[in-house]
Amino acid sequence: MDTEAQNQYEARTAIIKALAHPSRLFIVEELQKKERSVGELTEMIGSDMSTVSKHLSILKNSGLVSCSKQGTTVLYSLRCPCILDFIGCIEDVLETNTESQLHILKSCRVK
Amino acid sequence: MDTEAQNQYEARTAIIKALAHPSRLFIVEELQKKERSVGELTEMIGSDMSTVSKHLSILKNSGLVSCSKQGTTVLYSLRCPCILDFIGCIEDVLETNTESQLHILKSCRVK
DNA sequence: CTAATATTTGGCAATTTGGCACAATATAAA
DNA sequence: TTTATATTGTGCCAAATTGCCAAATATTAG
Repeated sequence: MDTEAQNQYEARTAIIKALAHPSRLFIVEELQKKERSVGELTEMIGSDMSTVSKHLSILKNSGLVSCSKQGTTVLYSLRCPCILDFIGCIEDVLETNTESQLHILKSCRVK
Repeated sequence: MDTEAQNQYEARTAIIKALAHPSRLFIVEELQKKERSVGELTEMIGSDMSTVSKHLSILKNSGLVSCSKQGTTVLYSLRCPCILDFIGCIEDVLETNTESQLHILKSCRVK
């Protein structure tokens, strides 16, 4: 892997990393439904508002999310709707995992 | 977010985290083409074999990848082909990011 | 059995990440 | 201007991640 390829992988990884946290994944899925303020998301998630704000800034820096100010409140919205497909794939993997664990379990019972 | 929802988000996040590293993303894309041994991947990536082996075990634990032993060599292969869509989405985000940066750049020049 | 090859594991230091409390900023209302 | 509300930035600490080296394991060949 040369330096250029390395950079490309790092650029993509940065976006994936932004999604790789429970609160941030929740936020992305929630914003799929409708735009939300920091306060609303904070209440749904249940951690400190400064923490949620930080998560939002990570999502914003990655380009997954954008925001607009309405008075004192900041409304965040999803910038890229294709995340839907992505999450579908993750669920496929989870399902496959569960199936193979079931399979292993069954073969244990037989013995 | 109750505990159950929390667990679901963590389960999905675990899979996303597995993808959130340049070397691991490279491996997944490479395995899309054909199965590969640890040695082959190590040579392509250019880091220590123990490091690559650890990355592979993370991918395996997440369920994204599976392996089979052929003599002394271990062949890894991709378990879930839908990763293609996912990577497509990431590239869309990158493209959108670049476009808006260009836009900003242009508006700066005008001033 | 011994040697050689392929891979995994354990240990350790360096870096990064996550979350809280508190301070700082911004905007609107009184 | 003062106050209240919404959000962001800072400092700090605990926990997780990364990567290398050396040691352990497994498999085949001699």
